[in-house]
Amino acid sequence: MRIGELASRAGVSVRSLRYYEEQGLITSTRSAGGQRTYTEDEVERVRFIQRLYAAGLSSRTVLELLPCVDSPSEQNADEAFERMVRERDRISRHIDELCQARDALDRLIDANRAHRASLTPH
Amino acid sequence: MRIGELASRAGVSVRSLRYYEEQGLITSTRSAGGQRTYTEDEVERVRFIQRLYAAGLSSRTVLELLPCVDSPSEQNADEAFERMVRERDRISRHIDELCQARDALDRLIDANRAHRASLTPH
DNA sequence: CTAAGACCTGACACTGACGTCAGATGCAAG
DNA sequence: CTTGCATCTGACGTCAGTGTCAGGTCTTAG
Repeated sequence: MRIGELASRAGVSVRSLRYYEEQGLITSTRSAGGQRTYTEDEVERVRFIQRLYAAGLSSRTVLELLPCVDSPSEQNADEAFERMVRERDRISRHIDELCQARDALDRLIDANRAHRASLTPH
Repeated sequence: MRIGELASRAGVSVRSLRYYEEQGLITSTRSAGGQRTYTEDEVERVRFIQRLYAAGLSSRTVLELLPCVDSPSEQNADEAFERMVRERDRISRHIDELCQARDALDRLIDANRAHRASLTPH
C-alpha cells in the first residue's frame, strides 16, 4: 500500500507519516520509482503511535519505547522497559490532573446552573 | 503582594504571570513605581488557571470561561456556560484516550515482564 | 501517449506558553 | 548614598508536530 492509503486508513496526514519515518518510528520499502510502500501491519503501528502521541509522549520517547514493542527480547529493552513504566505513571498523574480540572469545571457548571435556575424559577 | 511572591505561592514563573496578564486572565494594580501588586485572591485564581492549562485549555478558552468564574450572573455568561460544558466533555474524552494509552502500555509492560520472567525462571 | 492525480524532496511558516536576555528602574538595608 | 535584588518593558528564541508551497517525478486510466 502507498502512503496515501496508509494515511487514510490510520487516520493521519501524509505529512505526519513522512515525519514519523524521519523520526525513525516507522519504516518503508521503496518502489522502483522511489515511492514508499507499506505492509498491513503498519496501520496498527501508526495507530499505536498516535495513541501514545495523544497521551503526550514525544516522538523521541515513543522511539525509545519501540524496542519493547518490536522485540521484547532485546537486551537494550531494559532502559525501554523502565521508560515505559515511568511513562505509564506520568500518564496516570496526568489523568489525575484532568480529573481535578474536570471536577473544578463541574463545580462551576453546577454553580452556574443553580444561579440560572434561581433566575427563572417557573 | 508583588509578582515574585505570587509566582512562588502559586507555583508558576514570573514570566507566566506577566503572560497571563497580557492575555487578560489576571489583573494587577500598580504601585507608585509601576510595579504589579496583587491581592491574596489571585493565588487561587492563578492555581485555577494552571489547572485548566494542565487540562489542555488554551489561554483564549480560559479567557472565555472566566465570566462564569467571576460573576455567574452576567448575561454574556451564556456562551461561556456552553463553552464550559463543551470543555468538560473534551476533557472527559481526553481522559478516555489517556486511559486507552495507559492500557496499551500496561499490556506491553505485562508482555515484557512475562518475557523477562521466562528468561530468569528461578 | 497523455492527462491527472499521487507521490517525491526540501524548505519555510505557524502555533502557544513560555525561557531568556538586555538595559533601565524601583525598593529596602546598611 | 550605594549596593543589590526585584521588577519593568520589549523583543527574540524555542520546541514539536504539522501545514503548505514549489518544482519535479511516478503511476495508472483512457
